[in-house]
Amino acid sequence: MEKTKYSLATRELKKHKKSLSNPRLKILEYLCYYRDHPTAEQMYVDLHKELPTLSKTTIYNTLHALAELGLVKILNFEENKARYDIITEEHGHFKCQTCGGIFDFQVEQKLIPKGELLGYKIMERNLYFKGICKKCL
Amino acid sequence: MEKTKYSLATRELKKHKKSLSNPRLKILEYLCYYRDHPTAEQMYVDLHKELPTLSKTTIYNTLHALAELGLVKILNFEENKARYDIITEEHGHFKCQTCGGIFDFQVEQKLIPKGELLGYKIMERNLYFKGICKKCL
DNA sequence: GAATAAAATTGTAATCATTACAAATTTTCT
DNA sequence: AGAAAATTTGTAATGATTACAATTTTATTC
Repeated sequence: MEKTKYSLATRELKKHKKSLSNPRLKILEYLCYYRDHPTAEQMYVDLHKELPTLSKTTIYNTLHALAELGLVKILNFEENKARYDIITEEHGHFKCQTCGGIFDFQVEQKLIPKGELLGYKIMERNLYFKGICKKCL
Repeated sequence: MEKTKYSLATRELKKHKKSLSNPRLKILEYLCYYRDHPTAEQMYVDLHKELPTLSKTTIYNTLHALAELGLVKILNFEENKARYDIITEEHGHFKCQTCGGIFDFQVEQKLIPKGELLGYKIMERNLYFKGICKKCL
């Protein structure tokens, strides 16, 4: 597990008077360890094994709370379900249409658009590619 | 209404042995005229007035068929519902969090990612910004 | 440390966009 | 016109997410 993000997150939670409850810690642990942009359902199925009382609503609540604090990014590029990312630094996502895997990639420069958005306040940038990954080709 | 796209689309439909039925033409007309990235629901409500027999399933069927032919792009960046775009050339979308409007913008160069995606086949690029538009600021 | 207040969690039911599907209608072909 | 194929329609199902009230856990006060 990546220690840095985890301890940053717990510190941030305490700072905002949020308790470090077992569900929250387990969800954070999961996000820090499995960095494969899981869905809420995936987290539920996996975490339910070691924490049988955990409910789906708690997963959603916690993820929203973490997103509120800027500790998690909610990815909305799939047709029906959201994915959750503990890496909040700006980066792109590539989805392989064959294996379904989602890969991160860095972007050259700060995506600056042409004139149209002059005077617009840009608060969030999302870059999402689709195609076939090296392994599947 | 933008004639070019519309006639291109009808030509393309004929080429693929798809009938130019009334629902299809009306949906195309709508997309060409209202280029504000409507949801299926919006199209249903509006088109239902002049074509009362039109069903939602037909809207979905038609939009998928048009997407299949590359005449419509399905935009999946909102949390819960899809939006549909008749402009299929590569461009970015900006969503204003205040008024909810969605604005197109051009991108400087062909979004080329750093090394990570070397050897990956990129088939679709999506760029989506969020913030506050000039008018709302 | 026990009592109380506040926060968090849980399970169930509701919501809402989208899809499945079978019947009815329209279009195309002969 | 008549048969076959394609399209449309309405209703019911699906599935992710949210609403909500009851219960449990955590924090606070004495």
